[in-house]
Amino acid sequence: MSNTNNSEKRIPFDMNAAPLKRDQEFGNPCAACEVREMSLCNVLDDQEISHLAAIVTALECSSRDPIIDEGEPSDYVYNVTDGAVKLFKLLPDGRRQITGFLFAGDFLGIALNDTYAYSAEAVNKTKLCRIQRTKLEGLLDRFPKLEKRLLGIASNELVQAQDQMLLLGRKTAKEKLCSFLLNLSKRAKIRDLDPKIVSVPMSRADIGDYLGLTTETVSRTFTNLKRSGAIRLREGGLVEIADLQDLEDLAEGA
Amino acid sequence: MSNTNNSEKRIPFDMNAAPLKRDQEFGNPCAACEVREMSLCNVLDDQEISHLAAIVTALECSSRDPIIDEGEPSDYVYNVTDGAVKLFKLLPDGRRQITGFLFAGDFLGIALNDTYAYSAEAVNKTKLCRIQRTKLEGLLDRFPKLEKRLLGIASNELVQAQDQMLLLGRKTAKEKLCSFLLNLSKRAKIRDLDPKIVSVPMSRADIGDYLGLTTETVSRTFTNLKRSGAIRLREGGLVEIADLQDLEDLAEGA
DNA sequence: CGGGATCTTGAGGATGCTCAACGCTAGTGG
DNA sequence: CCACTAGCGTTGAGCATCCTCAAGATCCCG
Repeated sequence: MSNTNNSEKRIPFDMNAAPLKRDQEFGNPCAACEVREMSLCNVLDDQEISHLAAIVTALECSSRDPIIDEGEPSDYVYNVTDGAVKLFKLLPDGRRQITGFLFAGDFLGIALNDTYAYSAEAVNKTKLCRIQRTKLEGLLDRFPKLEKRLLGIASNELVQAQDQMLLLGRKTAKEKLCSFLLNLSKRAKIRDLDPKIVSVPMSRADIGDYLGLTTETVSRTFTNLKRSGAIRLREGGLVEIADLQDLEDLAEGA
Repeated sequence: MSNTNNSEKRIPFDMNAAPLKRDQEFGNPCAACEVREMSLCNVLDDQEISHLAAIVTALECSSRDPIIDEGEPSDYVYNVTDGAVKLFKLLPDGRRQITGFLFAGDFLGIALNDTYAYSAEAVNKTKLCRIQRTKLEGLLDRFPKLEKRLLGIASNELVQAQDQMLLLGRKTAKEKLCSFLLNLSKRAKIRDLDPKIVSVPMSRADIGDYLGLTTETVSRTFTNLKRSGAIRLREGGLVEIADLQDLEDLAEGA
C-alpha cells in the first residue's frame, strides 16, 4: 500500500501565469496566487504571506499520481491550486471509499496526527503547494488567525462529512447522484461559475466509490436522470442541470 | 422540526459526587470535574479553569430529551460529563442518520457556524456542561492553547468521520456491526474499562440509524455474531467480545 | 401484573451488485 | 493513414443482500 514512487514534478513558479492583481515582490509568489482568496491564505496580508511564500514548494502532478498515502508520516500539508484531488480509504480486499474531492483553493492534510489517515491522488492534471508540517505549525503559533481559519476549515469539513454520512447511510442511488451534482454545482457557484453547468472531471468509478455505489449503478442512474430530463450530458464531462430546485427535491426524496 | 420545549433541568453542582483530586475553590467546580482529564478542559490549569467555571452551566437530561436542533441558532456549546448523546440528521420524509455518539468528556457543537448543522438528543440519563458560544470564543482568544486543543478535537472527529464513511459506503452489515462494537470497545479502553465487555446503551433502532441499516438487520446480525461465537449478549446492554483480534478481522472483511 | 416499547424472527420482495458483452474514444505504432 | 489496443462508459440478465411487512417474544416501568 505504501507508495514511495513520487511522480510529482517540482516546477518553478510561473510568474506570468495570470494577470497579477497585487504588488508582487520577488520571492513572494503567494502574494499573486490565483486561489489565495479562496484558500487558507486569505487571512494573511501581503506582508505576512511572504513568510508563507518562503516555506512553500509548488508541485504539479498528473492524473492518478499519488499525493499522500494512508499510514505514511504526515510530513507535509498541501493546498490545491489547480485541478482536482480525491481523498480515499481502502479496505484490505481493495474496496475503496472516496471521502472527498478537493479543488482549487482546498486544503489537504488537516489531520494533526503523525500519520495520514487517508490517501490522496490527483484526479486530473493538478497543481499543489506543499508545506512542511513543522513549518506550518511555526506559522500557526506566529499567526493565531491562521489557526482560527484552520479551525473554521475543519469545522466546515465536519459539516460536509455529516452530510455525506446521511447520503451514504440513508439515500437511494438517485438521491445520491443528485446530491453529488448539486454539491459540484454549489462549488462552481462559489467559484463564480455557472451553477447549472457543472464540470464532472472524475470517472464513473470514482463517483461510485464516493457515493457507495458501483460504476454500473452510477452509469444507469445518469441515464435515468437524462431520460427524465433532469440533466443533459454535454461534451467534455459537462453536465447541464435542467432545474436546480427540481434536483434539490430529487436529492432529498421529495 | 424546531423544538423549543427544553426539558433540560438546571441542577446545582454536586460537590460530593466524586472524590476530589484537586484543590477546589468555592465556585470553581470545573477544577473537580470528573471528566476534566478527558475533555477539552484538560489544557487549562486550576487557575485558568476558574474562568471556565464562571461561565458554565450544568444541565441534566433524560432519555430522548432534545439537546440541540438542526437549523437553530448555535448559541451554546456543550461538554458531556455523564451518559450518552446521539447526533443525527433527518431527511424531510423522516429517514434519520446518526452521525455519532458522544460519551463523558466529549465535546458537542464544534461547528463554528451560526446555526447547528445537526440535532442532538440524549440516549439515556445524561449530564452536560453548557457554555455560551460567545463566551467560549472569548476564552479561545484568551487561551490560544484552548483553540489548539479544539482544532485537535475537530481533526480527530474528521478522521472518525472518514472511517464512518468507509463503513457506510463499503462495508456489509456484519462488518458494520463488528466495527461499531470495536469502536465502543476502544472508547471503553480509553476510559480504563475492560475493552472486552462493552456497554451498548443505545437501542437497535439507534444502532441501525448509525450504521445505515434497519432495526431488523441489526438484530439479525447480532444473532448471527452470537451464534458464531464472536460475541455474547449479557445483562444490562453489555456485550462480551470473545476475541478482539477476530472481531477486527470480521470488521474488515478478512 | 399489565401494557407499551423494544427486540427477535420469518417470509417475501426490491434495490443495487455481479458478471458479461459491447460501443466509443484516444493514444500508439506500423 | 489506419488498424489495434486499452480504458472507460453503457446496457442487460440474473442474483444477493438487505429492506418491508408482519407476528411473536421479551423487557421494563408503572
